[in-house]
Amino acid sequence: MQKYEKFLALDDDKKTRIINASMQEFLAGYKKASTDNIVREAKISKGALFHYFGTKEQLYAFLIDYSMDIIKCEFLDLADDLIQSDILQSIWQLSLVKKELSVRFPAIFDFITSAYLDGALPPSPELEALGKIRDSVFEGIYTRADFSLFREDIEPKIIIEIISYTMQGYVQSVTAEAVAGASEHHGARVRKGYDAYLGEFERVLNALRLVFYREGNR
Amino acid sequence: MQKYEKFLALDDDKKTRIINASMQEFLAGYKKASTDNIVREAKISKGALFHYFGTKEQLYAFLIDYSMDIIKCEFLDLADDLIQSDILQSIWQLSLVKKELSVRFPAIFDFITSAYLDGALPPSPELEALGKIRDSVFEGIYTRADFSLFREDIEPKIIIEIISYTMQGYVQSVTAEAVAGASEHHGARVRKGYDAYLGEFERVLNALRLVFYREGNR
DNA sequence: AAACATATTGACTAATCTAGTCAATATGTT
DNA sequence: AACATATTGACTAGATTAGTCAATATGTTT
Repeated sequence: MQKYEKFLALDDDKKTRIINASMQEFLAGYKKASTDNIVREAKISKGALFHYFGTKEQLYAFLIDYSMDIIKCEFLDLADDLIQSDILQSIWQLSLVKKELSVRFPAIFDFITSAYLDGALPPSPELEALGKIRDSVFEGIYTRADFSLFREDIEPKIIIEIISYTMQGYVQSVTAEAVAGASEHHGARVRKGYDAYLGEFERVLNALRLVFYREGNR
Repeated sequence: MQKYEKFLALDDDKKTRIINASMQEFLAGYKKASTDNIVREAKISKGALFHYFGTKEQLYAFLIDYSMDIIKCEFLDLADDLIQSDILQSIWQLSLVKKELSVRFPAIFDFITSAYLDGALPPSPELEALGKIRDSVFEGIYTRADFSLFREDIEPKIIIEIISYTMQGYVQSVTAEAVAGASEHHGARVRKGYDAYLGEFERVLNALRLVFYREGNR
């Protein structure tokens, strides 16, 4: 990626500002994104942006590459290590990782999704691969899941779906909480607090274990 | 709403085309929405749109009003009648209603959310009320829910959360399926099919009943 | 300190896009 | 045929666009 060496040589704070401002702006679609808005939000000059990236299209392409790399390295690959036979633990671990990523790059998952759907740029093989990769993570979880932990009178598929949806819902809450907390200037607003979620989640986890696992495996 | 009589006098097909094209375009935010894109998508002339609505701002205001009315009349009020003591049935009924609405106006819920977050227009009391209304629906469900149906060794709050998230996840799948199915020209694409979801959902519903309800109430 | 190299700025531009207009046409009604 | 209304799309003045570039700031080497 020596093409973007000028940008990559910047200090982390500036890089993050530019990346987040750009991702946020590109959520509206490639065409509707305005470089003027990006530089205003990132607090850099117009000239600087084009000095780093050359064109708007190259900036967009960079963001896609960069997001894919990050998601791949810091989410998917990491996920691979985390997967255990206990599906509840696996999905929860995955959720925490996703939350961490969303604190650093609040729009990264939305950006990749939007880029995937946009089609303003010729579909890159990398983008195409995303859908399959995401599936493969869950496939990894499921194929390694130890179904014998589950009770027998409900189809494993159903159990997994209920667990997945519940986790998914929780992750959304926790992520929203974490993102809000990270960008917050600690006004008097009333919020639930991240730790409260963690505690509550543990009780949810216990409930799921209680109702879906066999007696001996709870 | 006599202000928009010219528009309201149109035949349903044209009205729907204009509403859906507009909602879709306004998803990007009030400023970024282009009336040129709207008329192109809705297949009407530029002049016609401004004949109906006067200005872009009035179109936006109309859409907010109209969406709120529809959601209120065809979702929230209807929901009020559907609510039973059996929370599983309540949430599922609600989901079906939401799905029906999403078939007619695929972007209506996203549009209202985006309008709520946008802040391009002065915050109308109606928009402000939305958040509370939405909460009140679920409040209605929960306050009327018969907790005595549940098993005693898990907090009702946890049970309700798991059920809610599961339903929510399923509604999302079903809605996506219904929207895709409605706009589909029946190519050779492989899809799960709406009925398959219904059948699968019934099994999920049974599973939830089995694990969360007391023995006598299953 | 002087000379050089590179990073950053923001005013500037030509091209495009914007909301909104309006004379012309189409459609329907009496 | 005379009138009323619905609809069109070319048109405009002003805003926004991606991208440029001379000028300035910052840092490094001699």
